Amino acid sequence: MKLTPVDISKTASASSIVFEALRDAIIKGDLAIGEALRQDEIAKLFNVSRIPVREALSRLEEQGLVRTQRYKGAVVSGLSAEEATEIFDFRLLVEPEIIRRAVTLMSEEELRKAREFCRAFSESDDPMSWGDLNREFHSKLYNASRLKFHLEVVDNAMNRIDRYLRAQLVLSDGMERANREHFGILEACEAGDADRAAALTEAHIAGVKDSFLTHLSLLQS
Amino acid sequence: MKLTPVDISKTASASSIVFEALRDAIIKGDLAIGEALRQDEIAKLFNVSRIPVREALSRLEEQGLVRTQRYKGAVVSGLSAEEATEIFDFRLLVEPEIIRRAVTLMSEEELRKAREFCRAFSESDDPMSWGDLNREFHSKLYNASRLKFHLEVVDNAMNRIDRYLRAQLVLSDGMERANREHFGILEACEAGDADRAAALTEAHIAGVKDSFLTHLSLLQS
DNA sequence: CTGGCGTAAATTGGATCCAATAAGCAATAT
DNA sequence: ATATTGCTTATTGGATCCAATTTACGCCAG
Repeated sequence: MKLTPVDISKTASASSIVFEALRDAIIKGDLAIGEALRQDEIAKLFNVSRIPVREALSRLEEQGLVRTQRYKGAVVSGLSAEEATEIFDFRLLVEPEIIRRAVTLMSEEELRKAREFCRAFSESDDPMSWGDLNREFHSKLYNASRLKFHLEVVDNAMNRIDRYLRAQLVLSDGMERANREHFGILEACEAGDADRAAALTEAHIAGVKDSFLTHLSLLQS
Repeated sequence: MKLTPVDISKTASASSIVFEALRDAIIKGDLAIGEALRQDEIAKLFNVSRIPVREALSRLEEQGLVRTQRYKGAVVSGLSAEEATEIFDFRLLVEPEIIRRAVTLMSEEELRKAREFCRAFSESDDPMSWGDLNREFHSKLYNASRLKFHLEVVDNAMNRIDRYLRAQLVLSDGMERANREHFGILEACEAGDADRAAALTEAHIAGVKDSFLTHLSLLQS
């Protein structure tokens, strides 16, 4: 007998389906900041009761993506300029360190995948997918570090500013510049030069932060 | 008439009471790693239904404090030696930066409070409270940085290794050494020397990490 | 016309009930 | 004796129902 086994114990529960859908919608900006999330409404959209919706909302709150007030409900939480700046500062502190560690551990296979996403990003002409490809490229590189906790935390940080990064890439020369810098980082990784990869990553993030701050007024719309 | 106003809109819901109680119990090590958390049992303990318990558990999972398997339930999640080491490395990266920022912003009032906790820690002879006082001292210093996100993340990191830190303080010369280093950090803050405070904080954490690694076998018990 | 008040509708928080799954155990066949 | 099957029980996931609270609206007095 030959059949491909599937771990059925990992099938998604209703609450995690709702959680992931809401999370992605919030991250991408499909749900506006401040928008109220009615349990009933969401429950009907997903054809479930309010119970799994509530579990999803409490998980989202734990992640800082929504704010809840007792008996008033949940709203999509946004960031002040100061808070967003702080997130960039956090990334500036942590991500260079992650990539430094990653470079020394990176396998050929991992490098290949990163190269692939870098290329896909540079060749994509669909603005909707730029944000995803950008994150996947960085993610592939960082994964090699095996630093589970660091990655978890950075992912959370990215989630909170993701919508701004997407806007960023579309505005101005964001795409062109990101590409140039990505290839630079990739080259440093291929050369096994951890310090250069870290420095370039830091410069990359700093550039995005700068651009974010200058376009702040536009983004607030 | 004179009475202190209390924001009644912030009265705790059943689910957050359960959440906080479980979180604290897990952090302190009152619940052993791997121990199963039965919804029914917890619900009866708190005289609530299983609904708020489930919300609490899903929040705990989001924080990484329990692991859940569908239809099997939640167990208190522990850390491998590698994972714990990674948490220490994370702290080494982030906390010095936090205190550097904090020093330049610290008010007299904040300094006073930190001094108070430092003293309370040094004078306490109740091993059960050492862990709390230790965290509160650091927390008071860090709070001055106003870096909300950084603080949130560091708090999460601390939660995951809290039980080991407590064990740490009791074992060996943990308490004596912690005290000496705390006073050093406090002095640097009082002198407004951000770089020294950062360096001492880094050394402090590195010392705890070392001690953790050497006593690892003992702690596993 | 405006501001306060009371009631009704909307909404959330929690309890109870039912369905789905896992784990343990007995019965049976080889 | 042992392995497989079917049943029973424990436990979780989700739906429905009820209570607590907020919000909206209409009414009335000034």
